[in-house]
Amino acid sequence: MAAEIPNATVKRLSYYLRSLRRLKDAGVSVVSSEELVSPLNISSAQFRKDLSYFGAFGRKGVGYRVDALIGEIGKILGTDSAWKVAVVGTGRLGSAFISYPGFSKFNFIIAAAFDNDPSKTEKFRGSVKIENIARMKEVIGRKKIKLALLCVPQHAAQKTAIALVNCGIRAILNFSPVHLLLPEDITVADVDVAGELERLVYTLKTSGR
Amino acid sequence: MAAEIPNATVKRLSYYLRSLRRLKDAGVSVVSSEELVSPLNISSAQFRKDLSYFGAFGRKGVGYRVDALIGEIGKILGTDSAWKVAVVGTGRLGSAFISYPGFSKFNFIIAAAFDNDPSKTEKFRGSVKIENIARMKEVIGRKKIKLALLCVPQHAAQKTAIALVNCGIRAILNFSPVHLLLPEDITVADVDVAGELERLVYTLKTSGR
DNA sequence: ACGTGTGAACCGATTCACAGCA
DNA sequence: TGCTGTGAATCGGTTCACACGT
Repeated sequence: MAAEIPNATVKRLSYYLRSLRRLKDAGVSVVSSEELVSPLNISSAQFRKDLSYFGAFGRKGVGYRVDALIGEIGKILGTDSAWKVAVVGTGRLGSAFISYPGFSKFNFIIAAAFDNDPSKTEKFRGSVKIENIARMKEVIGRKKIKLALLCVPQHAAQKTAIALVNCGIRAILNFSPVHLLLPEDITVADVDVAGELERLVYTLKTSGR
Repeated sequence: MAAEIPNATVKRLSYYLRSLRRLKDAGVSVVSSEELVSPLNISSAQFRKDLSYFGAFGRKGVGYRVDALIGEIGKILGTDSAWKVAVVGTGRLGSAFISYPGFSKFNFIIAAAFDNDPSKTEKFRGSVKIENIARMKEVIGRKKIKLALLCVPQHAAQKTAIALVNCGIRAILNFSPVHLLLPEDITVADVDVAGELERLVYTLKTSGR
């Protein structure tokens, strides 16, 4: 029943949620599909089709209640309740996420951080204590963390990812430019900055100049 | 002529390139499509079709010369020559990119960095001098930089993006969770960490558990 | 009259299957 | 025989267009 929902639809739900929050902050209480998504270069039909996979949330002839729809999309994504996240690797990139204040708005909490460098561990970065990687199993297990940001150097990525899975992590956001080989039931998303740059160069080179 | 190439194909070219480089480092000189892409969960037919948009690079009954194909894909993407990149916003995230040694492998050079905080500017971070944002036009123009990593806080993203375009930047990699409104001919790619996390949660919630 | 919700039509990307060459 | 390159078939996602409820 839920399997046939396009990946792209789920991605767009995030965008919708963000736009809705901005409208809410601006004091808007009702929007039409057209008003909501035209600034995102998405068609109103696409928006309505996306929502239709999950139910009917608008009122015909009227539009959508901003507040209610924020709640509904949050419920769909599962981010209506808070999720704990572990940061693994506290180099500059990992540190950036530990200190990023924006996650809480999305209901994500950096609940643990790990490094294998003893000169970095046992210190607090904000309210998060950097633990030695040897303590991963204990801490992740105790705090029941399911999500991890993998920010270790490339050469350690695969090995660390396996260790995370063994600690109970179910989904990994991977920032290293390697394809992780993990069990089928583990979800991996890659954030590939160099790859994005390559794509930008390709577009520059072909269209425009 | 180049317009009908799927976006997804270009994305995969990056992956192929990465795998080929790893094979080269391992001393492999010839691979079949199957050997190359099966660890990436991509079908060999997909790989061959992707390449066929650009030409015929293999030998029937044999496979592909690793070295030659690395060169060909680099030429296709445009990353066979080096590209200068500007980092805008030198908070933790921007700093992470300035110090990231991995870009050079992909032929990207951090050629400039900017911040609006006078306490950060006029200092060197590695070999890169942090310039005041007021000097963007001069520096970007002089160095002919076309690519920018936008790492400023959310509230400054749109305004800074416009400024970048006015300085001659043609493509922006946007790390803030806002949709940038820019002229048609400017290429934007979004790296949306919170959105990726939302997607991971959705997958966890629906499949797994 | 207005804007949603949705089956049907369309379009583009992936997969299939095989001809062709080493 | 083995593996590439590619038209044809298939699959899935987007867009269209309109019935329906307010």
